[in-house]
Amino acid sequence: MDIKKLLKDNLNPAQYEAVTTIDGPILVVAGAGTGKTRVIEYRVLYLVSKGISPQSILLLTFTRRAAREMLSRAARHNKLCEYIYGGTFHSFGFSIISEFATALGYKRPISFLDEADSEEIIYRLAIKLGYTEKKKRFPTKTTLKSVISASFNRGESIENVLLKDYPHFLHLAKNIEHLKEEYVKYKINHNLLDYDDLLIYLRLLLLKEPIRKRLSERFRYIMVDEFQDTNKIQAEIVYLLGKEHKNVMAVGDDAQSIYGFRGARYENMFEFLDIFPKAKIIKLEENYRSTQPILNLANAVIERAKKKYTKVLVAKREEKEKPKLFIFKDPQNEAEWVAEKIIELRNEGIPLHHIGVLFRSLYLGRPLEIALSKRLIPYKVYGGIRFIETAHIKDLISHIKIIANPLDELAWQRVLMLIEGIGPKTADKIINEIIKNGNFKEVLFSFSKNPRYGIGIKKLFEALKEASIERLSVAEIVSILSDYYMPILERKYDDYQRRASDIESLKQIAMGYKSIETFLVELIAIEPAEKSIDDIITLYEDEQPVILSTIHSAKGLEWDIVFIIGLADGHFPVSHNVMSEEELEEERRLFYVAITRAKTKLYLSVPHRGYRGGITIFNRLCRFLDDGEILKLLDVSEKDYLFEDYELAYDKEELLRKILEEL
DNA sequence: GCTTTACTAGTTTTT
DNA sequence: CTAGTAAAGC
Repeated sequence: MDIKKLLKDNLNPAQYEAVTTIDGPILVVAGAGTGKTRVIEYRVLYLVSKGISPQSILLLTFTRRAAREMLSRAARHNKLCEYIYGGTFHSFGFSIISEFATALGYKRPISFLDEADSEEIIYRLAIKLGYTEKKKRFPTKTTLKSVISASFNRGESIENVLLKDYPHFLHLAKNIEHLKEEYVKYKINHNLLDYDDLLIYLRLLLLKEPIRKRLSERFRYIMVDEFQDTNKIQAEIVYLLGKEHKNVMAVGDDAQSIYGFRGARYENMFEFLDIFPKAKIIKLEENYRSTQPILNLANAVIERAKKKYTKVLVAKREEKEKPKLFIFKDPQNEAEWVAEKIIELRNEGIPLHHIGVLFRSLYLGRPLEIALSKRLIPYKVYGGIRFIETAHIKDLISHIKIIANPLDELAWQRVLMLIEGIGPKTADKIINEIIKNGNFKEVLFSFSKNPRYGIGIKKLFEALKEASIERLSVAEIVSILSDYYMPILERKYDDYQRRASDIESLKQIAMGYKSIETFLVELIAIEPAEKSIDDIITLYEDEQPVILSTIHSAKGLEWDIVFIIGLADGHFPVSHNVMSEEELEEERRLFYVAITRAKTKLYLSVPHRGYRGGITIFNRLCRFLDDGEILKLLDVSEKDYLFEDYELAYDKEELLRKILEEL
């Protein structure tokens, strides 16, 4: 098949140029819906078709799902594309660090700390240092972790981070600075890595010339998607890798930068041109996704930003229907209406998975979840806590961690506290014994005589003994431990059946691993989510679900019909973020991202009444919409969607009879 | 008196 | 879901 013809048939001139320029740096400024995914997909294909080895191509994306999608689409034309390394900076960091662990002085296997683990360790160190004893308020463990993390990701001192994000803790700068040092020391001494380390250590490796040379020679063609949401370390990693060959393509859109809170800097887009002065700039402005009325709204919203963005999107699609704005009585009304509308659309023949409902924060989607469940409409929520961070999965993983490392204090803590009659004090006591003795079996056995919790300890003892028999497969270990955990799960959670199916998923994933250490590290560090977990948890086999998503998680996605709900000022933009101009601007870009997800129809809605802290408040429309000129771009209507006017379905006597009959 | 358990309020976005 | 607090249990 003639590759040039394939490209010509599928790409516009700007896209074609981006795809076929393979030597030297390029910056592709790609507005929403302008086909940047297509550019990456075909560029991958073009490189491979020119005989470039797939192993020398590196594709860095924002989520692993994005990489997988692009590569599998390219692979439809040429199988070789499957062998390209594609993933997030974090997963790339993970694989390089694993390869060079010894160069960093780390022993393999390395243990990996998830977010909660790192918070816990930091807080324990703070206690040890006596920082929490003072009468004055000390930050929570979440705050401590986020300050330390921000300091790494933004390359700023603790003092600067505090000044900007937590000025009321500024007086603690010295303490937290010290804590940061202690935390790093702790991780190095205990052979531990956290998420930030995946970037930090990758950069450190690249700062050693021989290693950098080797990696730079290996990855001769580098592509980075969503460049506007990379942070300082990530940009530096790209520059270091591309230093010699300069074959780097960065794709991004400064108007879609929405991860500032995580250290992302859209300035990286401009800095790219300083680092690579000869970079070719290609702008994609023809929008293939949305209709013109939808783009008119998107353009008007972003035009009112303080900072000027250069692109104006022009639609290729000509439909005339304006986006609609509905004002509802309260969030329940809003949810009921959206649910009914979704049914209506489904009856018109639109598949559910072509519909997306977006919101600023997860709680805004809750009423809709209820409304959809009531109507038995399958849905899936994007965003929120990850699979491995749900309580029941963390519980089971902690048991597995003990098998991998019998001296893992954090894991023991969690495991012991699950036993009835054991709280933090008793758990500490037992853990101290285990650390001192070194043989957990002996210790557990001695505690199994306690009248309060002895029986529970005995069961745990049996399960751990069985699971630590040599030569068991990972799947067998997981299975033994989950058999032990199941009764605990049932006792602890009302919705244990749903959670039990997650446990089954974990067993499935375990089957793919040969060593328990790799299983644990990969599960936590690079969560094989997109592949296995997402595919395994298919609750509704007959019908693809409608997607409910935070706007952040909707990045890069599109739907035929999009609802954006909860457009009340204070909820969106979030009230914390209206004080500083910088944060408010990011909220505006977030709204822009939400609007540009829609292909054909866009429904905006706001509940008039809301509740906060027990009192009813009346909402104002989201400030990005509350503007005469913008409202002109919308069809506005008020809906009082009530169910009170249903005919009386049961009278009191009948109701009583029915209920008793059911018993 | 020490520990565990039960309850309640408030909740931004995430690799 | 978790931090903080009140109540219950040994």
